[in-house]
Amino acid sequence: MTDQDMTSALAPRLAEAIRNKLIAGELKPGHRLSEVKLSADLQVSRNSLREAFRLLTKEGLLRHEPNRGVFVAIPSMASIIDIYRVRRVIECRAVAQAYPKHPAVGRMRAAVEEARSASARSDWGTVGSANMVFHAAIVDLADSERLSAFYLQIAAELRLSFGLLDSPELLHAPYIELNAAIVEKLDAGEMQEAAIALEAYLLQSERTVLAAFSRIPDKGKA
Amino acid sequence: MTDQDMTSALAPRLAEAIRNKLIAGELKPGHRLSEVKLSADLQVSRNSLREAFRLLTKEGLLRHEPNRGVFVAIPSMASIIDIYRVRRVIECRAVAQAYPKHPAVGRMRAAVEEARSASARSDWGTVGSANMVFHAAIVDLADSERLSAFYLQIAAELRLSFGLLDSPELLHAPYIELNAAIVEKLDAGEMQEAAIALEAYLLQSERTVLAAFSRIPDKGKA
DNA sequence: TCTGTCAATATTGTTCAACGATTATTATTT
DNA sequence: AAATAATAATCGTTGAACAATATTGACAGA
Repeated sequence: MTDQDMTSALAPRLAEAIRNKLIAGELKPGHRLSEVKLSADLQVSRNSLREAFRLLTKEGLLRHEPNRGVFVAIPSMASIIDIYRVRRVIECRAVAQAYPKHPAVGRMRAAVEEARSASARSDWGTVGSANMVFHAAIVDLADSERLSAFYLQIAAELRLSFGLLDSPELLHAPYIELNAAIVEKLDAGEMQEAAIALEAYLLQSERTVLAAFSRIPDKGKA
Repeated sequence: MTDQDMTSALAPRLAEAIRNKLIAGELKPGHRLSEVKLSADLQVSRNSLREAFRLLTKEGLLRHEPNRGVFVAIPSMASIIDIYRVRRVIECRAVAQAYPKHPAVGRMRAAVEEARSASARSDWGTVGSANMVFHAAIVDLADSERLSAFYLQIAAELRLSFGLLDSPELLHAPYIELNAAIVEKLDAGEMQEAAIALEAYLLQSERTVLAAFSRIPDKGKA
């Protein structure tokens, strides 16, 4: 068969494929996605593609204008501020009430290790991914599948913003050791201190991202 | 014409209509939704209905089994526990860091008033709705549209569980004055105390709901 | 009577073609 | 050159079609 993986339905797979293109930067913010063109490129029908569009629109990665089509969402300062607000609410609380021996702590430690080794060879893309995994693991400390799923969605949206920025080292490198410090505090059972450190960390990260964002030219253009 | 409101697209309107039927209890958990039957009832095509199904499945209100169809999600103890975990994370933090003069506080106060008057005439349905508004307003204290949208979704899922329960007075009445107390603490600028009270409140509510849930017979049957 | 096999039926998964409605573009007129 | 009308392109929705899968029911054998 020509089919690759019939384990899941077509629409979710399409959504996944498009999502990957989005966070990889292949599709630029503001760009319009033609139904007929994309359905031809991806070898699927318009209906199936539209189902995928609904999913991604609900995730905030695409924007839908009636009778005009879907566009790649244009990250704004407001969206970045909003996303960081969500992160502080969820991540700090998750850390503050964490159980120090929670399995997710192991994943956090592994993510720090991977970020360190990637940093040694200046592979900032991998550093960024490892940071992502680190924070997803933080949310997992809360032991809520709904919260974890929501966070993954928010994180994808944030990565869309990161795609516009051009200084991956500045965005990710400074936080590797801060991550390590949080793991250490968790190990020591100092959850409250870890939460406070994380909050300051996230505030600093937000400022850095916003500053980088304000430096990009012609933002908000089609 | 049968058209009611062309302001928005068809699929979201369909989703809204079905969502209302779900939280109103017209469609019972575990029930299968036939594409052909529902599309005939609602006077829409199968394709449009399927788009609505995707939305509701993503919200957790419907469950999708490949080649078998969509079913009304069956609330479980695990889902209730998960939802309350989300609520504690989001609501308590939102209260703890709230600005006492935030506009949402006014909505909280109004919700308390409405719940009180509805309670006086034993209108427990309205009391439940007012409670819902109260908690949504709490989340609005965090000033994040993503967090507020996520909470509305979680709340709809919780209402699906409430539909299985049969003691609305017990579920809602005891919390009216606790809500009032939280508003008072916020007014007094005692955010930390308000957050602590809210956490205890939510834990108690969770216990009550789980207890009521464990009393219902043949749960998890089609 | 019970059980396993297999065909018949029904439902979902996906595609395609069509048409009205809305928006974008081009051509025409003043 | 500006305003307006005609044209083209795209989306929104529908209905039908076919393949893939699941359910049902009949039937033969133990």
